[in-house]
Amino acid sequence: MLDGTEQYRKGGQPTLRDVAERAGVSAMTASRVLRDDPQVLPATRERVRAAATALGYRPNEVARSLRLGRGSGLVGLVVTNLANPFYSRLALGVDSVVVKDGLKTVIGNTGQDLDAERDLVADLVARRVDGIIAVPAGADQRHLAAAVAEGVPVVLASRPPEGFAADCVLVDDFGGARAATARLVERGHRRIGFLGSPPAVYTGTERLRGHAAALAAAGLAVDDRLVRQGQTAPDEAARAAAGLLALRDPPTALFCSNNRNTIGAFRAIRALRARGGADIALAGFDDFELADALGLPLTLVAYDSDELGRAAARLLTARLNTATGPGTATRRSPMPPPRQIVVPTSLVEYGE
Amino acid sequence: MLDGTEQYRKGGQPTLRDVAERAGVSAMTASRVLRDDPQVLPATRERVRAAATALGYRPNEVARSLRLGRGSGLVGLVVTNLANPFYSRLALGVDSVVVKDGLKTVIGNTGQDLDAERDLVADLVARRVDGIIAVPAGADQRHLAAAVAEGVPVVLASRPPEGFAADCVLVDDFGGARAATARLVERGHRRIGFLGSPPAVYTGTERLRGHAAALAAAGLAVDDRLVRQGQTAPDEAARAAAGLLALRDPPTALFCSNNRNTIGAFRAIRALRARGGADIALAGFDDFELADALGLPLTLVAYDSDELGRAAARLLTARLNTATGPGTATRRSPMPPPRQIVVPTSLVEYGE
DNA sequence: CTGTTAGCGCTTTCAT
DNA sequence: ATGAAAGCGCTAACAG
Repeated sequence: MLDGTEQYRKGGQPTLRDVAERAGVSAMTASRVLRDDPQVLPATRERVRAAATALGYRPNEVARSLRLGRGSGLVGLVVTNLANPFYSRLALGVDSVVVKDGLKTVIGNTGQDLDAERDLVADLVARRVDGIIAVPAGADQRHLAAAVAEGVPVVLASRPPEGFAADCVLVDDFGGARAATARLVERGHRRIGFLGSPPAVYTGTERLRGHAAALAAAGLAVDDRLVRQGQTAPDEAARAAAGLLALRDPPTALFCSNNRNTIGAFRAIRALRARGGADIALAGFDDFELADALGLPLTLVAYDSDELGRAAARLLTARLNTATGPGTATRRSPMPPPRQIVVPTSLVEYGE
Repeated sequence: MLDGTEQYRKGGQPTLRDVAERAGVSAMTASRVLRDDPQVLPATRERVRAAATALGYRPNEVARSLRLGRGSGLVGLVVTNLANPFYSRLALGVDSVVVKDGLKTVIGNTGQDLDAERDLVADLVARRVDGIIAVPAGADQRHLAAAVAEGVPVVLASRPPEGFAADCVLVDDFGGARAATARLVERGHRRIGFLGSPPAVYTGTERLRGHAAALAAAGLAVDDRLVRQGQTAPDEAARAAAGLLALRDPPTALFCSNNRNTIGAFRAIRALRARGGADIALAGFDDFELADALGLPLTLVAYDSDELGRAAARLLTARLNTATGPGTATRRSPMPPPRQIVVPTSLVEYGE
């Protein structure tokens, strides 16, 4: 049973010891060679290298990170819906930056479920991720605060931390929304409807604030009957928009706080137009593919969502490089103060 | 230095031993309690539980999986471009299934770079992922074959394995493309252009085959001058389409092998129409959001891309449950034969 | 330059 | 019902 082929113990992948034995050295020396430690005789080095390739050896990163006391080399990404292009671009941006530090991104899709988000974060912490980048679904962020307390750096994207200190990357929600609504006002609109996400979503309320500010600047007030919050999918948004357009005194323009609502509103407007109804102006937050092809003038608040992810990842890696090892910073240095980055927006006009 | 507060050794997260000490038991007992081993006195159990919550203890999954000899509880997902909705939906489908088995998804975005893909797969293997779901960018799949040889189950999505045995989930590329082209033929088109991905991409050539089959069934031959392969982004596709439409004897219809090409072709057709040119019929593989809103009749080959991911994940988890532990199956049982699943397609018509 | 010892945090024996 | 010892695969820290 214990014959020469014991290198395939368990039929699994070869270990460092297998390599060492085959090369006739100690595990330590093999380890040194494979990590390019210079303190090894060239001849030995070659032997070890040969043994490693012959066996198809791959260092076990799990054992490695356990020994090194570091995290797992993973960054947890917590989002509500990866199918939304906004989140998938964010994910791409995050990943593109963290890979450069030898880290990988673990996706956590919560589907708007707060309990799922809580469990997810707990699990990521248990997995010893090096950090978490999150776009929390709701206003309750205690689970994220807990992660920070346990020494896992958290960076928030597109929402600010609530009740704890953390880095964050925001979009200029207020400014973008104000600019878009101002544009509608410039064009003579006085009754402008608002369609947005549930009030618990930070960006939604912030964009509503910007919308209101633009109205106020023009001496107009927000008419509550023209505000519909709570739609997260295009079909809900279409119904909400249709509701506004069916009012006795309907708005002449709509501003939507995100791409889901804009697309829904577009459908409602097009349907109305098809029935010979009035032309309704449309503006919205978030640029999206084919926005130029809808056959309707459209004003969109654009920003670089890849950059949002990249910036978040940069904040995270910066923090990781400041404080090596979980929890180190909480004791050694007083942990650098949280940083906040705001990604600018611009207005894009798409023609008929 | 070694005073009573040693439970915060390293200032990191508390360990099992910290919990055990606080509860006045051995690490072993603590471990048992936390894994719900019944063999523990209720009183002890309570004490341990209390200590754990007091300390905010979280089992270290890294140490756990090292000890258990299992993988890391991660599934690697290898795709070329997460920003493409096709891939992000796939990712979502994969994740939705694997989380149910307590696994998480690690994303690996290769950006079409073959070397990056090779490195990525090697890294995933080193991280001891429990399995890999991949949509390889090119025809060379030796790195995936190597992963399989090392005992890491691989499932291919949307391309079949080339030169090794693995589970895979395919779309009915041939049938879908044939049906779409047949539809164009039915409508009287005789000169139909083809726009597709680089020839190295399996789906592209398979869809071209389906296209050709439909032409052949109508007694038509593929005119090589009407075939443009190699476009991966909409703007490249738009140029390629414009090229076809500018021929002396231009096609009267275009069939595109994926959503990027369809969108590019749409732009070219719209531009031509805006200049008073002929109306060109358009068909394409992949459904996409707003396809109904382009103001052009459009025939699309639709399929459930979430389901593609879910099916791939199901194949993977099935295999993981068959063979617990890396490499086990290669010895114990002869490893169940690879399975192949084909996701059906349907034709969708979008009106003017 | 190379090897030995020890231990990361956890769990599987095998005692008690 | 509980504990002691050993070890998963790897690598710092010290020998030699």
